Amino acid sequence: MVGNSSISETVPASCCGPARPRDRIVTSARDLFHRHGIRGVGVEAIAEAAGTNKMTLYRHFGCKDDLIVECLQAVADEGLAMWVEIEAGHPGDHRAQLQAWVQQAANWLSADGRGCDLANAAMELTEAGHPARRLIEKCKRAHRDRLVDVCKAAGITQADLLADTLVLLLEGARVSRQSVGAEGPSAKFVRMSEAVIEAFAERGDGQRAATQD
Amino acid sequence: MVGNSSISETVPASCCGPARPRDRIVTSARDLFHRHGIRGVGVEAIAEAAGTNKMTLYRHFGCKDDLIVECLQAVADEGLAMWVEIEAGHPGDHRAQLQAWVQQAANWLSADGRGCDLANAAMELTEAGHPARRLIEKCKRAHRDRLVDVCKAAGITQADLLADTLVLLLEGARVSRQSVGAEGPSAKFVRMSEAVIEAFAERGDGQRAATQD
DNA sequence: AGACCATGTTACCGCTCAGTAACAATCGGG
DNA sequence: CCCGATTGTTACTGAGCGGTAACATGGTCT
Repeated sequence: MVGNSSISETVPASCCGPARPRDRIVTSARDLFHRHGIRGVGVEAIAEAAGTNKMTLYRHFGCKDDLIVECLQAVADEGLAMWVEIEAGHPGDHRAQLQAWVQQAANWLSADGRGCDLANAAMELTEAGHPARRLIEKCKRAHRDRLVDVCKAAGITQADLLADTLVLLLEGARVSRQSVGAEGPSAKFVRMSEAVIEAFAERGDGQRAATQD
Repeated sequence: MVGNSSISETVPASCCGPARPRDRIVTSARDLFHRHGIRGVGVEAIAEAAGTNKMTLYRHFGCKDDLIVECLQAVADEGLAMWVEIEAGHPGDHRAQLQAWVQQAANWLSADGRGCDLANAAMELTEAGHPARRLIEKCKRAHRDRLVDVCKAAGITQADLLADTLVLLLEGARVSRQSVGAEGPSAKFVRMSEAVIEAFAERGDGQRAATQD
């Protein structure tokens, strides 16, 4: 458990002015949950990292679970924003969008060794009907469906299978990195993903049977 | 956190005789850790589930961390035993051993939705130098190396890449199952794995370029 | 029988947790 | 300038945690 003392401040006092306490709390909570796990962080530590106190936290979030849901929702929103960015960066070129997704996934992998917040939360929140579980499932499903759409739009016939394969490779890479580090199997994620995409494109792409860019 | 009351007994009183308390404690601890997470189970609950008490637990394990390490070691041992079983089941036929590994992985997937205890522990035990982390890393690395050996023995040239791909697919399937359930991408794990093995065998197998069993 | 050792029982310690009450300070808008 | 809403401060509750002390019980071997 993270003690109340000597927590590396999420909001380093110098810049804790602009945002309202509520936003700072979510920001700090996300950071601490990510680094130490949800069950490894107490609300007091969150409030302190946000430059505020427990009372203010409980005025904005009725209980810790509500704060957890809000944090995970923020993660989900960033996931949606990623898709918007990818589409904006490669309008119409769905094959390039796929490659951009792989690149974005690689960025997540190289960011740190703490895996996906949603997957981690699904592991930690073992209570059957926890409100966060629905959100996690919906978000993961949406991400997968979106990837299917891009694969379909890229002309891949077995779009479902390719998308599911890429999802498992990414999910596996993020969890593997937590166990054996960045030099383990996850180091080859990009190579694997591009090879799989290539294999599916060769097999089931009508209009570009021989080209490969 | 799991309360002290109403825990479904791991050792249902009717059969809590034979094994010594120490073994019952490890068995119960593994089960509870698996189902509720390490941080979600208190030592009192473990002792109660094992049909004994906290004092006896602490006489065998100096602290909770020691018990955690022992439990993870037991998981690692079972992993080794799996390899022995696979080799014994298909002596000399390394391609069949690969298929047996896929089948065993599928069994893990269908067992329950709680993922790999080692990977879960790596997620929960965020403390940098926790004694369990070395064990987890060593075991995961050994599993991967063993898979590489089988791939090599099966005549696959890019054995490293195939083994790493299979590792990521399995790791991803187990974590995905926790988020979106058994009907998600993890449902296609066997199909994906066999397809990947096939692809690597076709590409880099000298003596059986056309056969496919 | 006696000694020993593993186990059971109860009570306790200090700590942290999630969550609350009561009151003081601050700050922006009329 | 003053009112009301937001925030800060302190102290507290009840519970669970990991871990320990002291003592009672039971079996086992000599």
